[in-house]
Amino acid sequence: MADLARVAGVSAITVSRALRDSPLVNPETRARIREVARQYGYAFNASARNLRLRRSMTVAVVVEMKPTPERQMSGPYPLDLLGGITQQLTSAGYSVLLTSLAGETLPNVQAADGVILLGQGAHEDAMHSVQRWGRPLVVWGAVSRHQSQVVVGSDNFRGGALVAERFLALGRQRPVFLGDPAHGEFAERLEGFNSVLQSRGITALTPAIDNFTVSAGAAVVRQLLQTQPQTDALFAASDLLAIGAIRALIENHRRVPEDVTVVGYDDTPLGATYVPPLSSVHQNFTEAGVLLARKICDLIDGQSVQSATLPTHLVVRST
Amino acid sequence: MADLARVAGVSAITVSRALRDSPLVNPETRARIREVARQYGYAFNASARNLRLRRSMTVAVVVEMKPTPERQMSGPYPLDLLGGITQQLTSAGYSVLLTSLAGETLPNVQAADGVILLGQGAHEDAMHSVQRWGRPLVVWGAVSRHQSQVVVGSDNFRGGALVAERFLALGRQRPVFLGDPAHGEFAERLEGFNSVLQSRGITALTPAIDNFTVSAGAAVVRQLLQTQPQTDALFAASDLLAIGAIRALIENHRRVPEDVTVVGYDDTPLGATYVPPLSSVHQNFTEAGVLLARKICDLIDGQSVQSATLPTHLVVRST
DNA sequence: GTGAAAGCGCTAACAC
DNA sequence: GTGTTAGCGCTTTCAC
Repeated sequence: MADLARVAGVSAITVSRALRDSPLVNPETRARIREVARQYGYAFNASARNLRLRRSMTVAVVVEMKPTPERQMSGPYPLDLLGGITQQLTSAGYSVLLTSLAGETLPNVQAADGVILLGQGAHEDAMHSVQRWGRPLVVWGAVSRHQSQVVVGSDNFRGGALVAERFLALGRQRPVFLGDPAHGEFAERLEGFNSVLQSRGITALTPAIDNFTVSAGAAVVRQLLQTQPQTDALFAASDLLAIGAIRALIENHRRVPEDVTVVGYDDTPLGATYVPPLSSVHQNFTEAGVLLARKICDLIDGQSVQSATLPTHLVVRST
Repeated sequence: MADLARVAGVSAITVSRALRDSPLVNPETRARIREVARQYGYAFNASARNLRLRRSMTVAVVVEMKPTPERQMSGPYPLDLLGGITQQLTSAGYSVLLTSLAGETLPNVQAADGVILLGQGAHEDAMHSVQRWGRPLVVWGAVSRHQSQVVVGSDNFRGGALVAERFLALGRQRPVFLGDPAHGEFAERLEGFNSVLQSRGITALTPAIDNFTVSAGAAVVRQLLQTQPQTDALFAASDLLAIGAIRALIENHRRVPEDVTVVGYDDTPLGATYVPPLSSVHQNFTEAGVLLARKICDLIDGQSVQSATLPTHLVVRST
């Protein structure tokens, strides 16, 4: 900036102001300075600004990126959230620092002005690690689990309830829930599911499941059909599980949906294009990402911020 | 650091050295300083270090994150790459700055020490935008397209050739390629595909297609079957297209694979769990991400870096 | 093994 | 509308 100032015949601070479009600087002066900057290939130094302003203008986004072919956070889930987050954060002037919880925490990540955590993790362990960073924090996950935190999540309770209502409307009597309630979001879905069922005196079976893959879903359902051959409805906490479940049902000569109704969760392209096309509970991840970004910005600005629950709806297809 | 120095009875520079585990500092001094830092909740200021070192210790990763339900870079593609990149970059001390090409370029992104571009884009437009940033650059895409750039890509030519070989082995006579050659990677696949076919005097049909969704794939194949009812083999440049294609084939009473052989690309969970399970060309995205990260680090360190092609193989399932 | 001095490039505060 | 002064928190260089 000092060099530009010399060339343009002004002082460094005027250059600074001109490049930031400060109204304090004469439009012609600004135009001249910008032109000089362009000519000389001037590159703004963000670190210097960040040092001076005592902020980094970054938000760290913590994602689980374990590279397994059938992963936990499958398909579009994190990428749609990331899309919404990035779009919103970028337009607010913040950069997105992508991080996983593996390995040590880098200085740049520690220096983030705020943190968005995608998924609380089983038993909220991810949340507890990130809290120790002592930065403004917004979490994507189960809203009901944390009064003390700002959490954005979709209405998992209602999602579960919608599925139960459909099962009841179809006259199903022996529903099963597939998912690990150690994850808060899954627990909420189960609670909503059971709350509706119990009004009719029905309780869902909840076989233990610790993995969220197609094959895990298939394995559990194979087992299940041994002991509970009359099962007539399956609510899977993810589309992946649902697809595995359908596979096991077919193997065991159950027709879907005639003999067994199956509903998944997340409404992924994977489920939508499956044959038969999977019924599933839809979440709007992009919108959720935008909201997460808004909240973390507000939190950074010192505003008081509330948790939020996003609406959810059931997409009925062929299962 | 000055405060810590006062408390620990040393100078600021010694604190700096102690916290960086410099061998220059006495182990006991270091232990004392670290303890004081812990007690006082000292937070390292990355911006100050970056200013002084004249590097940002970040690498910008440019991804297409258009939030459409059936997106171009579908499913695990970007996320697996991102996983590999993040893992490797983090262990090298770099943070990952996630960016899309939409909107203006933020100061922090401009200040990145290097850039990884995921996908050249149609007609390499994405590449040209990013080149203007004037930072070290590594691209994921079509290696053959850019001698002047460092490109990491999987062996698309060989991928296409493998599919052609399988079609020939099955005695197929009227193969069709589904994909837009405006994208370099797709063009390479088509070239490999045709190179093998032409050795038997066969030329693939390449109906125009401008979108990479299930419905686009279905639409093209519906059209195709009108004019080319004898089509007996389809090579789709993505699993999404392949699934759409199969849908249209079934609608038109073609059996897969008896009447028409179909092979997709990317070997996504979506394809693998489809019914029928889709045959597809596999790419190892995580490994690719690690390699991209290694190359950008080398480039930043001023080493000379070559483009690289990763091996590819055909996974034969039921189609 | 430790320290003093200097400066990275920017901007807020306060003149004028 | 523009300029002067000062300092953000760190690390390199050179001295001891």
